[in-house]
Amino acid sequence: MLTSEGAHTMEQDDSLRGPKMASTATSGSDEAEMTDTDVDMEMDVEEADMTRWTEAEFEEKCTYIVKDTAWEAGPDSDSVIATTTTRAEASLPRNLIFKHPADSKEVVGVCSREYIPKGTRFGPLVGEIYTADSIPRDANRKYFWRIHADGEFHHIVDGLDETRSNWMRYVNPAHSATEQNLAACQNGMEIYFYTVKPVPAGAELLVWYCHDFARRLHYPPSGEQMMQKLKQSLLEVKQQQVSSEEPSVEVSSPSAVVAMPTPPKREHSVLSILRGTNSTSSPSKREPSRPLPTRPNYTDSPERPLYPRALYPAPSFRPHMSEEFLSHKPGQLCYPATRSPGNQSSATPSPSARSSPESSPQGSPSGAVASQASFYPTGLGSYTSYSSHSAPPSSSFYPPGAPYSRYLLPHPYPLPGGGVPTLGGIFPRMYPLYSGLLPTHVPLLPSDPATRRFLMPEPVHPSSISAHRDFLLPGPTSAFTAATSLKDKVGPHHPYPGHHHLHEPAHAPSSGSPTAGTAPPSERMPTKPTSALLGNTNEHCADEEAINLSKVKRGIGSAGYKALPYPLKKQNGKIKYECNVCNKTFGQLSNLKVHLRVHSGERPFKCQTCNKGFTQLAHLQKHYLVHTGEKPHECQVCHKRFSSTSNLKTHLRLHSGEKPYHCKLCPAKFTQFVHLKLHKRLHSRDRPHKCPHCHRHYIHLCSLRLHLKGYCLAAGTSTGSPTISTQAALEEVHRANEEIERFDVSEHAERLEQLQGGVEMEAILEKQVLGLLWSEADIKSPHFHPRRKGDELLSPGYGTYESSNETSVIKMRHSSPILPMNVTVKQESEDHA
DNA sequence: CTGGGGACGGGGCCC
DNA sequence: TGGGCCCCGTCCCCA
Repeated sequence: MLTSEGAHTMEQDDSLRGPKMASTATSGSDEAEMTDTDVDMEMDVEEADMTRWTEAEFEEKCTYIVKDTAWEAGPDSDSVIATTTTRAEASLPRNLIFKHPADSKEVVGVCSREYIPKGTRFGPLVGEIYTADSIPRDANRKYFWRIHADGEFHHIVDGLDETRSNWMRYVNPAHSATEQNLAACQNGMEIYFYTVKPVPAGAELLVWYCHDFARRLHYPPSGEQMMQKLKQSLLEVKQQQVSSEEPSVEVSSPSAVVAMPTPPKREHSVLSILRGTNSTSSPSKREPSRPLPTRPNYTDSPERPLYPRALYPAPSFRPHMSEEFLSHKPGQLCYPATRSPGNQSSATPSPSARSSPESSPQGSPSGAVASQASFYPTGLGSYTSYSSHSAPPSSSFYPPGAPYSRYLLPHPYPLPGGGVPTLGGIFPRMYPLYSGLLPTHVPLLPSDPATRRFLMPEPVHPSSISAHRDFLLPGPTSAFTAATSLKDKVGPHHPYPGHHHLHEPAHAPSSGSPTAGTAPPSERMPTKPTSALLGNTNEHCADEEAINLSKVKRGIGSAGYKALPYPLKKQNGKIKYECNVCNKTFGQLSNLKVHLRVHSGERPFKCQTCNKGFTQLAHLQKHYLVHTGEKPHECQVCHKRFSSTSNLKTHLRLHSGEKPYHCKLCPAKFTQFVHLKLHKRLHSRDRPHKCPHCHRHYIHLCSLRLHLKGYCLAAGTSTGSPTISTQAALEEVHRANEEIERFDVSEHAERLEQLQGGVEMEAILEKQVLGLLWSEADIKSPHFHPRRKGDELLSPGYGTYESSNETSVIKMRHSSPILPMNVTVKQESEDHA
C-alpha cells in the first residue's frame, strides 16, 4: 500500500492525529473543563523532549494509560485462553500487536496496531519478584528489571516466565535514541513504558531506559551509546580472539546484575557469531522456557558485519507478522488467545533480546555477539534479528490488495513531501549505525514542526472536542481511536471508519453456542469482533482504556474529563452517539459501535461452515440454524415451525388476516412489504406522460401538467417551481405529488381528460386536487381534514375523488408548520419505488 | 401477479 | 461496555 493513491487521505492524516490535536479541540469545547494548566501541560507533553524527563515527570505529565488486557484465566484455568496462550501474550493491549517471524508464531517484538500518541503509559511490567535473597542461583537474568527504593536496590521483576509476566517482556530494546519510542521508568515500585514520541501504526515498540533509570543502572542514556559501547567492546574482544568457551560470570546478586560489566552466561561464542554460524550449544539449555526457534538464517555470510540482516535483508524480506496477518485470515491474526502452547516453544533465539533492559546490558561484547540475534548481552542491550527489522509501516503488513490492507487506517504514514516510508527508509531507523548504507531521505518519524502538523492535523469537527485526551475511551477498535472523534478519522475520503482496524480474531466461545461445536479448534467461532480493528471495534476490555493519568493524579474529577470517541448529541436531555458516516444517532455507544460495522464492512463473526461473515454474533447464531435445520419458533395455530421470530410473525398474519401494507393507489393490501412493492409496479405501467424533468410519469396528461405546475422538484425554477429550501417544503411537494398520483390513477382523471379543459380548467383542477389542501382558511381550522373519508375534494361535477389511503391525512401549508400526519397503515414510500 | 416462506441485516433494549 | 435477545425490515425464492 505504499503506492496507494490514498496516501494522503484524511483518514491517514487523522489517524495520526495526536494528543495535541485532541487537547486543542478540548480546550475549545463547551464541555471542556480543562484548565489552562491542563492544556499547557498537555502541550508540554506534546512539545517536550521527553528524553530528558525525570521519572517523576513522566508520571506526572504523561497523559494516557493503556492497561494490559485483562488476564482473568489463570494458568490452571480451563479457559480457552489459558490453554492456548500465555499470560505474557494474552496481556497484550489491543492497540498493540505481536511481531512474529515467518513460519513461526514466536513473538519477536511488539508493534503498534495504530497511532499511539506521545505520552502514553504502558504497564506496569509484570513478572516474578525476586528479592536479593530469593534470586535463583541459576536464574536467567535477561528479563531482570531492578526496582529501587530510596536509592537502594529493592527487588527484581523477572519477565522470563511467560506464564507469569506480561507482554512487556517482548518489547525489544532501542538501538538508538532515534528509534527509541518508549522510555522505561520506575514509578513507585513498578516499571512502566512511556511513549516518548508518537508511534505510527505498525511501528515496533522499542524501549530504552529513561534518564533516571539509566543513571541508576549506570547505563548509557541511549541505546545508541550502548551500541557504540558494545561495538567497541566487540572489536576489542575480536582482536583478542576470545574463544567461544569464554567463561561466563555468574551473577549472584541483583546489584551485580547492574554493576558488574560481566555478561551472563552465553551460549554462542563471539567467534561463531562473527563467522555467522550458530553456536553448537543447545539453545534450550540457555533458555529452557523459550527454546530457540527455527528461522531463516540471514547471518550465514562470514562477510556480514554485526548487523547482517540490516545490511543484507533477504530479497524476500518482509516484516514478520503472524502468518495469519500475512495471509489475511481475520480469525487468526496475532491474537494472543489464538496462540497455541505448542507454538510458543518455537521461541526466538534470544529471549533476552526482548524487553529486559535489566538483564545485563553492560555485558561484554562477547556476550553481545554471543548470539547472532543478540548484540547486547541481555535485556535492552540485546538485539534480535527480528527486532532489527523493527516495525515496518503498517502497509508492509498487508500486501497491496490484501483484504485487510484497507483496514489499516494509517497505512503508510504521510510524509511532508507526500511520500511514504519505503523499506529502504526503514532500515536507517532500525540500524542507525549503518544507516549510511541505506537510503535515508525518508524520515520515519515526524521530527520537524511541519511534519508534525501534517501528521497531527487540527481537528476538523467541533464535536471531536469531546474526544479530548484526558480520558481515552477505547474506540471501536483501539484504545486510541478515542483520541480523535470518529468523524475526524473518517474524513472525506474514508467512508469506512473502521478500516484502520485489524480484524482481531476472537477467542472461541466457552458457551455451548451452536456454532461453537462445529468449528475446528483452530477456527472457532469468534465471540468477539475484531477490530477495531475496530477495532477491532472491538470490543475493548474496560482495562484497556487509556486514561489521562495526569488528570487522575491531579485529583480532578474524571467525569468532566471523560472523552467520547464519537460526536455527541443531546436529544431530549439524553446523550446520543452519532454515526459520522450516516449521522444516525444511538442511545448507547455499543449500538453505535455495532452500527459502524455496517459502514466498515467488518464482519467479524464468521460461520465456520460456510465462511459467511456477520456483523453481530446474534446474526451468526441465527444463521447457524440454516445449517442445523433447527426451527425453534412454532406457530401455535398451525404448528408450522420457523427459524426466526420475524418469519413467524409474518406467517401469523396469515391467520390473523392482517395486511398492514396498503397500496396508496388502490385498495390492495398485503401481508408483506415486498409484495406491495411488486404490486406497485402495476401502477407505474402504461404511463405515457412522462415528466421531462423527473422520474414521474402519468396515465393522464392532465396529471402531468398538474405535476409541472410547480410540483416537479427536478424542474426547478425553470418551470416556475418555487425554490425548495426546507425539509418541510420538500415534504409538502412530495405529498402533493402523491396526491397527483392518486388522482392520476383515479377514474376522475379519466373523466377530466375527456372534458378538454383549458387553462382555467387546470387551475380548477389544481385547486381541487391540491389547493384546498393548504388553503389558509382550512389550515386555520383545527378540524381541517381534507382527506377525511367522505369529504368531497372535487366539485360535484367531477364526482368524488377520494384517496385510497384513508389514513393519509395530508395537511399542507404555505408557510405554517406541517401538522402531524396520522398514519396507521404502512405505506410504501417514494424511496421504495 | 400474488402469496408464502427463508434468510439475513440493522437497531433497540436489557442485563 | 459488550453480549444477548428481540423486533422490524428487506431481499430472494418458489409455488
